[in-house]
Amino acid sequence: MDLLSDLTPAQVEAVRHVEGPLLVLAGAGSGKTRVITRRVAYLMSQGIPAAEILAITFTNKAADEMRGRIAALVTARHLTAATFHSFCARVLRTHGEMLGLNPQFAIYTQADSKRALKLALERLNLDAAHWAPEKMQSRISQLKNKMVSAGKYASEAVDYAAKTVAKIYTAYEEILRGNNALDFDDLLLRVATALGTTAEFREALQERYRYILIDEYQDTNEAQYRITRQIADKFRNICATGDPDQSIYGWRGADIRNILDFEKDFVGCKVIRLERNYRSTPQILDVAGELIKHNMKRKQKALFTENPPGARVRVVETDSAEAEARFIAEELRHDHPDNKGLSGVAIFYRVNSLSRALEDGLRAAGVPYEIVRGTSFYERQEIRTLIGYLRVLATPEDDGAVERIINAPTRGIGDTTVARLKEFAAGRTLNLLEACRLAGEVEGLVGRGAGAVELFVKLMDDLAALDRAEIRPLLEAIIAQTRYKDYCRKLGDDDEERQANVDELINLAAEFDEAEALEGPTEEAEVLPPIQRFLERVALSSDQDDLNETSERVHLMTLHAAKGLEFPTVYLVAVEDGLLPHQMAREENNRDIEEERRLCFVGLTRARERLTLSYARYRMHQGETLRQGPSPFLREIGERSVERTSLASETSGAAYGRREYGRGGFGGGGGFGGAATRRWPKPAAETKPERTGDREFEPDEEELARERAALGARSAYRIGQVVSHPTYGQGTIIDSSGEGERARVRVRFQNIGEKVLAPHLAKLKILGGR
DNA sequence: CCCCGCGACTTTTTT
DNA sequence: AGTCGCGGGG
Repeated sequence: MDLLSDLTPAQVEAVRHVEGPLLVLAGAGSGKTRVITRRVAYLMSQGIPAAEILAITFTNKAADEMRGRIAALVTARHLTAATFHSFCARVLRTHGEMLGLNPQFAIYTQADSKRALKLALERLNLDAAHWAPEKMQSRISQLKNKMVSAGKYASEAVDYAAKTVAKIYTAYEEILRGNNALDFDDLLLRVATALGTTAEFREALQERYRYILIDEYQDTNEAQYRITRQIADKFRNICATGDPDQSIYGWRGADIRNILDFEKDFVGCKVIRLERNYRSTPQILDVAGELIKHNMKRKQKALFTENPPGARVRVVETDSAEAEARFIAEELRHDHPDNKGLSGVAIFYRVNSLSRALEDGLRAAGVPYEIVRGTSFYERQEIRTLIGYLRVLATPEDDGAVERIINAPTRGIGDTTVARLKEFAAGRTLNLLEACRLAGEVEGLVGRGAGAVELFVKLMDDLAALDRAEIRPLLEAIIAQTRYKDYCRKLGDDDEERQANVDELINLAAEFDEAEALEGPTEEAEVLPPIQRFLERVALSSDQDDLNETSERVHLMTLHAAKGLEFPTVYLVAVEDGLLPHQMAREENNRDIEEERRLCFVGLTRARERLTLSYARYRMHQGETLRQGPSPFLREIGERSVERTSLASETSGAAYGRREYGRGGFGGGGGFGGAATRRWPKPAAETKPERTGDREFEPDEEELARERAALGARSAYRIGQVVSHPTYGQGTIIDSSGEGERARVRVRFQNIGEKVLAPHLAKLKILGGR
């Protein structure tokens, strides 16, 4: 098979570069993935053993895909394709002993480490309200990303606050060590550090991985950068690919300078630019280009395409988040009557919370959808508990996991009993499970409590005796022996959904078992039993990893999760000032605004043919309806390839850019800073969110009327008016009576039938009719 | 020990 | 608006 025939000259050049450093600056949609996979295949075709090639991707899914695509070209059994995190986990498992690390370590997710932090605060007698675990978590994460250890930080801490943080950091590290656990940052940090300190380790990796490819290099952080440089130091066969315009992880320590300075770091490196876009219409590219032009700190680059012209990019104004969702849902219902082609549609948003209104709207219109959000699945209570059992089986000394399952399902081991057990364990330097075994000796533990603990130990011993070769039977045994289904029922609320989640986990386990059986023994399998490997997969799974491309569903995801994907049809919602750019970014500085702009750019350039940007005039946030202004980005994209329409209740479509912009105040200088434009609450409590009807400028009558209509409150309801309800959908008023709070309207809904509603309570919106 | 109800907090993005 | 954690009553 010819690996080069269907490539452009620039792509061929990148694929055929074998020895020495190479930087591929690949614009959005320029065929980068193709170049990377072809290049790996090409290296192998030149006689380079697959085992010497390390390909770092941004998601596990990308790694799997790469392996699949390469396997279609050449046999690639021993190729290492992984994310930085899973690569580091693997390396630490295989070389752990060399580094004085127990290779059976557990990997702590965000939620796990948050719990560890709470425990640390408890131990230090610090108030969790003042030393917020989330804040501490991000602080410690930042430090680890900059490779500052607890000891080093403690030695440099001067003031009280820093000293306290140092104490928390130290206590947190102790807890992790006690549980034989590493957090996400540790995985990188340990490898980066060990490469510097342990020559044997460094040389082993250098010799093993002589050819390195790193994708999405613009989003590497300090630790990742050091890992890269140290492994590549000897043979210098490193190929970095990326696009500075798509750097969107600065907030978690990614340093765009890594890619900008690549040429300095690897002197004599070859630079190849891929600027021709094969993905999008000229209109979409024009809009994206106009937007990104506004970033000051940027390498000049112009994407171009020879794709045929398509539709203009739409900018749509609506009254509310619900109206926005309804507009999209109805359009999709119309465009895809048999759901055919829906998997080619994606809806992007800046923050997760925005998905709710969309979900409601899609559900009401009967449009199937799927939220791409891998981590939250594993955060579900019923899943975490089940995973907890696996964790204890894998690592009995993981006290956190033991505590999670010791009374789930409830078996009569309450907080008091657990506290006694913990105290007992601490006194004798035992772990929690060992303490449970000695329940009879624990002070104050008698009768019922001791008996319950005994039963728990018996259960765990029974489970521990089971065959561990496959995960699925193990999970099923746990579910059976703990009467897990009853437990799910007792958790209340959405019993069916919990059950479905549990079934989904069993499916994932079955898939895992199957893949294991197919792949046969791998290097890692020698170090790590299946349970641990399954847990590792779970812990390091990313948002995109369970993206299902085959079923006909609309995909909903955050802009961050959209990275690296493409869809024929894209909707980007809530393009509003304060959401995109996000308020958090604008408060800070220009650098963050540029990252928001890049984030928007990433979203726009995912679209192949049809792109729609929408914003709402009002949006509910934490129970309050806020008046929204359109994003300044909507102005920056220019007019040439744009079509602006309004679905708002009154003729405010034309007013877009007049009143909203004019009064809003970001006309001047095209920048930020007009105080009156800020309509999103500040994170801190110092500023009350600005409510509707409590604005800083006097609205005129006409506008007030519009607002009332949009909010649906205090308005006169007349028979014949068409209204919309967030859950019941659309309907027509057939009767009305009373006034003020005693007002009632009878509405005939399209699907549900008739309902009597109180307008001041029900969130009715007037759509029209009379 | 379990359950229920209230209040605090949330939401920027994630490996 | 929804979730989680805590405290009081059963």
